[in-house]
Amino acid sequence: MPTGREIAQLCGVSVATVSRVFNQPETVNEETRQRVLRVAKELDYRPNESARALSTKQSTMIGLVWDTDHRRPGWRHPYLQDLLIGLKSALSAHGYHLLMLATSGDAREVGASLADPVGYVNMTRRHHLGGLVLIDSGSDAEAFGTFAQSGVPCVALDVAVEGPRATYVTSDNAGGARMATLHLAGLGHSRIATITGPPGNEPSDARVAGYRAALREAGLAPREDYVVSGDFYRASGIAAMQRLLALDEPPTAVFTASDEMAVGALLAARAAGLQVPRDLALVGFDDIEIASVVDPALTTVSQDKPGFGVAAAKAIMAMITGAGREEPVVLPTRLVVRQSCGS
Amino acid sequence: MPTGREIAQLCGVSVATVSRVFNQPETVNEETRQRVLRVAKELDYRPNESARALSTKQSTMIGLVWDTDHRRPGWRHPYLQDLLIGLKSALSAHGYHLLMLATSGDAREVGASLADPVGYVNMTRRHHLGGLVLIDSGSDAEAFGTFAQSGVPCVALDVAVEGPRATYVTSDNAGGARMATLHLAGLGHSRIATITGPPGNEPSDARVAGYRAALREAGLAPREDYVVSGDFYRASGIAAMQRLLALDEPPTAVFTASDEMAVGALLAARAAGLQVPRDLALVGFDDIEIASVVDPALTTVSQDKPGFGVAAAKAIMAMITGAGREEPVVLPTRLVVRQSCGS
DNA sequence: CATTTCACCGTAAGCGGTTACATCACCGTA
DNA sequence: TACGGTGATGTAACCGCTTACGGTGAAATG
Repeated sequence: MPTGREIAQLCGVSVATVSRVFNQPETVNEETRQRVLRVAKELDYRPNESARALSTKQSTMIGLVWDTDHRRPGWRHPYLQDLLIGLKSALSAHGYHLLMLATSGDAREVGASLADPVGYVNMTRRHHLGGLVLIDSGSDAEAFGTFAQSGVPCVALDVAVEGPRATYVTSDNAGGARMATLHLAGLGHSRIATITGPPGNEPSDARVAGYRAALREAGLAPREDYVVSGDFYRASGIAAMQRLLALDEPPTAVFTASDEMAVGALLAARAAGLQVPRDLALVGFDDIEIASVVDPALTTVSQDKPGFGVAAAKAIMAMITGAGREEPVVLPTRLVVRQSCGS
Repeated sequence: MPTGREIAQLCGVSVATVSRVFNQPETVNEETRQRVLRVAKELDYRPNESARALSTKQSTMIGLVWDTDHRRPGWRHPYLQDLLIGLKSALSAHGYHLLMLATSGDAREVGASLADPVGYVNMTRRHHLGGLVLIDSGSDAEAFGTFAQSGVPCVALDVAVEGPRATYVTSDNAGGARMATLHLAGLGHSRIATITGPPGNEPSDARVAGYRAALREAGLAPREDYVVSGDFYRASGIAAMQRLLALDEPPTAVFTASDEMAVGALLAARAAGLQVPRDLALVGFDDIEIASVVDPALTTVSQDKPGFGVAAAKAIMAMITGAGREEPVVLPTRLVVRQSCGS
């Protein structure tokens, strides 16, 4: 690999000039600029990123904090791939890369994991990362606070964090839930239940709020026994549905806070001899791939999955260059009507 | 952030000694070693990775080459998340990180994309990456050859590459296909068709080979009109199934090279008035999440998804330290029997 | 007692960039 | 003619760490 020095020698200029050609092109004479550029191209010169990072104390890498929570080993992010696609492509546009940080095993490092956010923040400094993107791993929301407070630019996904240089992006969970519930009400249902995520989980709480708001708007009385909580997993959807069906007056429609739980609800309903959507209308949330494949296909609230990544990238870039905090981003949601609601 | 120099001063030793404490502990006196370690811990010292990489010409990062092929915008890796989990955790154990390389937009870089593997290889050198992990993005297999030939340690997933420091990991595709087909034969089917992936795609070709081998073993005559090709997508499964159903003597069982296509086949069969598994037995490949959710649940050949990541990590670490080539890894597959085959 | 050996440690030269500061030629102006 | 200003470039320090090399004192050897 050619170095700046070699380019300089071949061009008869100093290394400083070569460096300037790339970093402050306007300060160098047009003619010599061209000369350097030509030689650099011929030799296929690329500035060494390690040296550059060392010198500028700033690399072109963004850390990706994503751990599958060890307390929930089976946990899967519902749309990691789409998110990464959006994130990566938007960061690429700025010449930035994504670093998936190791979480343990480095002899020089205390075990870093979400339980120990400090380890990650140290990583950030060690590698001169520009910032962190925090992907919700199912819990550990409190750890995100530590990240946000650390002063490192960071943007969290689906967790509202606050910090000197932190922000977050989330979907319009309340709006989506409201739409879904209103849709069910519009179909004539008056006994509409909801299966929520874990209490305290922000997207889940927002969805519940949206559900309640819709009931009010539709003039329906809220019933506490129509709000049962799950944990976004399929199994919890089954359990929750069973509880709902055991009520004296079971609901005729259910809005679930995730597609996975909706599938669970579907299975439970079917097991109980109910037909969806004839006997029970179902609406999910997420619009993951499964939603279009189950039978009946799931009506669901669709999130802008690559949009998450793109918005996160934008926010982090803004914080890196702008040195301030950014406004949180709320992505619009969209109701995708399929068969499970019976419309 | 404290530097090595500060530690050195506080301990009354030289920076060289501090460095040795971390890199060649056995060469430094036990007592001073402890002293340095203690002070380092107090100050929460971490060696700067940029400086270290610059000096050693070797970082603790592995490049991840994964682009959604622009010619197939909708393409999704069937189990990226599991793969990443395995990859990341295995690399973490060695203190290595995963760098998702940007593919374009860097002003200093020609647009790097799979169409231009050279850009990636340059990235490798710029960042002193230890090696590359190549994730099949649906096509671009020929680009992988360029990576493998570049001399950079690299391991490809599901694409057989050859190079001075290259290897690959793949599933036992032939074995899995054979198992699946034999299972169908064992169920009494004699008219067993297959829906393949794109011709030329290695896993697909291997699966076809396994299918043929199984027919031979079962004493069934191969029929060329029973081999129709798709592209792993669901839509192609639908089309392929329609072609099979249009035959004079339609198959009673179909082995498809992917679960997505199996779902397509299922839909096509249902649309044609057939009941699965009563009128048609179906076996897929991959065991993605959808497989257990469709109705009837899909019998399928399951791949060791995190195993891919772990094996890749092992191979790349071996090549980094060992400086040679590694043997390709073939992961075992396993038949998961559910309802779609009617057993 | 002189000499070799060896464990331990310091000195200093890199690694490949960035950038504050100095330099220099050249210009316009008083 | 002397002088301050300006644009283009060179000089050299620095970023923080690694490591070849050499030096030191103590122990081992003859």
